[in-house]
Amino acid sequence: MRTAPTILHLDMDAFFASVEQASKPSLRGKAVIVGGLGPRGVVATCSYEARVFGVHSAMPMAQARRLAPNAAYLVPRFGLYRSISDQVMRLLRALSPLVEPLSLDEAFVDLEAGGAAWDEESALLAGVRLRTDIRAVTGLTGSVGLAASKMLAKIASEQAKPDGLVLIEPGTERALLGPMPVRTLPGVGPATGDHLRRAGITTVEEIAEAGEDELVRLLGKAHGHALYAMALARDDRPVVAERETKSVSVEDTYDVDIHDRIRVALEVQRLADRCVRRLRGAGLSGRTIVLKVRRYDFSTLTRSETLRGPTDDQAVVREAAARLLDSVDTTGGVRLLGVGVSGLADYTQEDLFAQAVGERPEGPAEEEAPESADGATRPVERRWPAGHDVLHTEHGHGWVQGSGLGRVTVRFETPDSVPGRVRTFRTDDPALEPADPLPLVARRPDEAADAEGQDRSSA
DNA sequence: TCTGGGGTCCTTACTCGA
DNA sequence: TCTGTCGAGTAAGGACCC
Repeated sequence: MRTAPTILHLDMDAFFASVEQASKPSLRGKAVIVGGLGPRGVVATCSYEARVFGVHSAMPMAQARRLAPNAAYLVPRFGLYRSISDQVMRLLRALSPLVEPLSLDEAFVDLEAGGAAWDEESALLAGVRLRTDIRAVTGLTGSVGLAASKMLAKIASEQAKPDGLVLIEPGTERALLGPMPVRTLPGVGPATGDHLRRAGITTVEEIAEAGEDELVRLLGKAHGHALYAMALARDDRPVVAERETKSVSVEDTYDVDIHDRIRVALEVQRLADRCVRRLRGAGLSGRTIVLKVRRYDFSTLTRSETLRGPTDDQAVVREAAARLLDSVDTTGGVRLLGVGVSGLADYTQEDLFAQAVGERPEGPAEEEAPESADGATRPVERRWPAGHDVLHTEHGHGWVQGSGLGRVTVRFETPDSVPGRVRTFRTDDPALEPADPLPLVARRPDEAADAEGQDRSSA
């Protein structure tokens, strides 16, 4: 185990909400809540201003609306978040080749492997510079934790939030961890936390005192050993740059439970198609098809079937999912359906046949024409999701503040403007069209030219 | 108060072949 | 030939993470 605090954990502060505040001047300093806006949506992220009202991630949106009725409610814009995440990850990779992204807004960096740091002083310097660079490039703040292991670096960045930096000095780890609640340790969620509490264990120190055998008895082999080691601040997991995907899945929660068996079967087909598209997009195929059903009472069950060889064939996945559905009782209605593929490979059984025959069957077109309930195809009705960017021929760039009853309300402002004015239009106003998000930080002319050159070369 | 979506890993139970 | 057992593979569910 290393002794210098050269593992860095970066956690962007309230990432989705901060991006929205940076791109919409009128929301700065206000409660902003990003998540699913349907009747069964949950909060993905909220700004610190919203947390004051008791709103937090994973909270049902209905509850958030009761707590913070005047907050701004927005749907996530993953494309934008991904592009900003890419900028941040590039800054991390400039420090070291060993960068392990955990999500769009979090990553570990092994500073020692990149030669960016070798002791406490150099690690601190790298962390301070990183935070400055992130702010310059994205206009956002991130919190940095530095320690001699991944677990401690993550705990440090948690303590640093928001917009701070914390370094855990080697030798102080156990004293620091001891009084902390068991939930501080990674892998201790509500169930394990409860389990430990019932055994009279509430702090990290008490985990250490309980001893390894007792923990294994309480929590099982893997979890028991791992937790005991963490409580003693022992964690030598390396930073791993490349992780291979183990499964691909898609799922949908429906606004209203589905009772009609035929509709359930149709949804399963749609999900199978979407799953195959994702699978193919990643250049993968898989052997095990998994169907997931959450029933009206929130009970969840999965059914799976393993094929003789890996596939990325739409028809094969559809048929397997349909067979699995046959074994599931959906009486009472279902609230969620999902289809997944695991046991992944980067070739398919059909590939081998195709190589022999010299050709490969073509799948159907990716996107079906939109169909209305009566089965007739109609022109696509324009949708205006809350928070998305728009362009108006006369008023310029803005974003959708809300829509309904044939009207859409737009606030006209850009990341570097003052808070803008609000105007309302008909949803079919030809002067209004969806637009791409603007960069959060205005580029200098030379940077803009550089970026354009890069865009062209990557196109 | 009513619970998303996309993942990973672990545990337990069962089957099957050597 | 019968029986026990061991390990691998499969299936299902649960916990956790962001």
